[in-house]
Amino acid sequence: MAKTNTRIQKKNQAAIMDAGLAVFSQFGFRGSTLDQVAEAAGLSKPNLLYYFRSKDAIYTALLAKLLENWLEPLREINAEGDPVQELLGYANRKLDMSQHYPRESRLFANEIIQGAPRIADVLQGELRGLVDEISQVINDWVAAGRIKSVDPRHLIFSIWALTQHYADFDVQVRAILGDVDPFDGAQAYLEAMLRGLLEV
Amino acid sequence: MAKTNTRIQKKNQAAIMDAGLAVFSQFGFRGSTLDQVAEAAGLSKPNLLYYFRSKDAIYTALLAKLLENWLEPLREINAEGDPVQELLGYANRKLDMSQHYPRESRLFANEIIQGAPRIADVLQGELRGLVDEISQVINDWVAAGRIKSVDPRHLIFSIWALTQHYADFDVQVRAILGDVDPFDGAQAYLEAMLRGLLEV
DNA sequence: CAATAATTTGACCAACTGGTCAAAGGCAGG
DNA sequence: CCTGCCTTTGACCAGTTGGTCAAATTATTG
Repeated sequence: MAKTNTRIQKKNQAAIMDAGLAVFSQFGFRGSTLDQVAEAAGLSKPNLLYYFRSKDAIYTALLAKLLENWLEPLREINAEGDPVQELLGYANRKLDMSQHYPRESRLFANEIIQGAPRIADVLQGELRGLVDEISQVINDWVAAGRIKSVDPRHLIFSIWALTQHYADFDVQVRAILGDVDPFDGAQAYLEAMLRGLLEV
Repeated sequence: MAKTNTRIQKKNQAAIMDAGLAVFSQFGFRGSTLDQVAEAAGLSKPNLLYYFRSKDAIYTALLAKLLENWLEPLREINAEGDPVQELLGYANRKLDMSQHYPRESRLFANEIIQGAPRIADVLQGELRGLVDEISQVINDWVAAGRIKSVDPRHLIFSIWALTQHYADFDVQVRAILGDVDPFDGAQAYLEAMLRGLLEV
């Protein structure tokens, strides 16, 4: 019922989402134009608006899809596992996302920098709730003496900041590293940083 | 000669720069309008264009002014000082900037995320040169056994990422922390992180 | 293959955008 | 108080923007 049917619809909607991701992630919502998105999708503007009723609808759909995947890695942290391994695993998953989905990272960054007008409720609701849960787990690990004492929320911030930095500030990172691949060194550095901070 | 004279000029130019900073840092260059800037500056649009010849001129002036201050803290790292203290000091200076000049941080972030079209040369030139110098200093510290072995460039990235995160992702940080002031915990966390990573 | 539904498009529109300009208003020194 | 310069503004313009619509084109199905 609610399912979108024809294959041509699926194809074009996917093309629009991909084009929208490319354009919005670079210029932000207000800085992007429907003509840009339409051209990137290989459609005429009216045709694009046949599939999405407005510019806002494309952007909102992109954000919604993004948020699904964005919160996922956090949920995979296992309270029963080895603390350092669990946190390293999380950091690596985030780093992989920065490497393989940098546009998603930049789309998110653009939205947050501009005050997160459309996802403030998600941040204060679902995201905050998730972080509260994981923070409790981390606090338990600290209390059990399995990792050094650390503020769990700032620990999470630092993983976010560092991993997303490689996607969001890609052009700066590459300007400084030259031909060296950023993600090789990043993985090793991230692990050393977390081990130094956490291992008892 | 080249000096801008009257006090009313100084006042209005300052007002425009401040307004431009507020607007551009939130919406990016393309997402901002001259009307927004004019209103924030308390001037009419033609009056604003009496002081700056174009939208681009305001933005470029802001970026130029920003870059001056942006590279400064890096230059203050002293090769003769105590390694850990020097790096902690640098991190604290950057954190102070995030706390007291978040708009500048967001302006910079917007520019970089969007591919740094206007400052790519600065990144590849002045910034890269500076980072190369500091990296040499850090490598020497490592070689002398004064800090643990670490990739200097990724170390610098991590300081940038973490400190700027508190400015650029302010709304997310506050959504998660609630009433807790981010910068209290941030300072302590940053220090613990760097000590764990660096101290032999 | 006809008829119906889905898709695509050219032409168009009102609102907004960056920017111009001539004229008016304000302010200093003589 | 008057002359000349600095400042401010209302009216305006051409290009862009998000969005509409009727008509044309292309699938799909009985």
